Amino acid sequence: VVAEPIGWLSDAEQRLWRRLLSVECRLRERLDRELQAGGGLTLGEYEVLVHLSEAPGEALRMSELASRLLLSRSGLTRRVDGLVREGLVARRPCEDDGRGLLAELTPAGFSALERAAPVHVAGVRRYLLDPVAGPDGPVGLTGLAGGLGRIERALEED
Amino acid sequence: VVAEPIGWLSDAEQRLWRRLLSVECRLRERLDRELQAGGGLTLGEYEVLVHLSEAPGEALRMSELASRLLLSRSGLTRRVDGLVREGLVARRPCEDDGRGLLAELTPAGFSALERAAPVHVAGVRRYLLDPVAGPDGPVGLTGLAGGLGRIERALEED
DNA sequence: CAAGATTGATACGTCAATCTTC
DNA sequence: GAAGATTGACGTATCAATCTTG
Repeated sequence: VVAEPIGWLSDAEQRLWRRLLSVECRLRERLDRELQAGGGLTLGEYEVLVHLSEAPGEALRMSELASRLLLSRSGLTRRVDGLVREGLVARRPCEDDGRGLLAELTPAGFSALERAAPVHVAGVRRYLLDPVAGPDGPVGLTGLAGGLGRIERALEED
Repeated sequence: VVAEPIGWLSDAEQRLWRRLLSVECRLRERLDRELQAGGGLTLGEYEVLVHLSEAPGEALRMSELASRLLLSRSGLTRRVDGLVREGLVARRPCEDDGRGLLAELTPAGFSALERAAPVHVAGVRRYLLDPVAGPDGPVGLTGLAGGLGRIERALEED
């Protein structure tokens, strides 16, 4: 290994960093387009529906939903606004806390999710899971998951 | 391994997919903030300067730069507008093609890059390279790079 | 006053249309 | 006419300020 000047990245290091950005960007773009074409939903909208469908009562507090989606509160408010307009989500006051609101999956929202899910899942398999599991055994799968996990921990240690 | 209903993802599969999105998002966010605090540049602006600094003559065609940055042409026009206003980049007509424009790094742009680079590089090392290289040997590094490479190929095969 | 949610102002990206040059 | 670059219209995110309730 050739030493690099302090404060700069080697070619290999720079490639890894850029590849992480570019892969995530292209993958998200691809899945977003396929989902819009096949299911009529944005990837962002789809993710709201998925999280609601996984929650008890198919409803979540706005705040909680925002943090699960890595979205600001105002960002979620606006995303949910759109879904409410389309009738896929409904807002309902929170029983035990008058300040809170629940976002709730409507029957139409559940139908939209059922229609979109196969499209999304096929994309995730095709572009992420299958290639990473690979023909040479699932080496890539644990490698990828492990690497991402280490980064996650480093970010959380702050 | 437990079989999953056709058209859905297992927990582990879903975790991998979500982890990829979340790690990229949080990492980009962190590096963007550190760069703005320490270097006065957006991560997006920084990336323009880096690519220009690597190019022969420290200049690139708008079109070429856009594709390297995974940005639309109009998106790049606007990003460069900002950098021109700040005096970090200049536009220059293209010698051999009257339609083309070159974005060129100015001396002020080079200085800004020199000031910002150590901040950025430290962040990439701290949150990406060091954790992934790990204390248990660089297993994670090749694993991560390999996994990302496989996804890249799958996306390019269309 | 602190926390949950929304709104206004703003930043930054895309697509479609346009202008200029090949 | 096709390609390079820009512009206009728009979508969608953030931050700071606001309103409501605990």
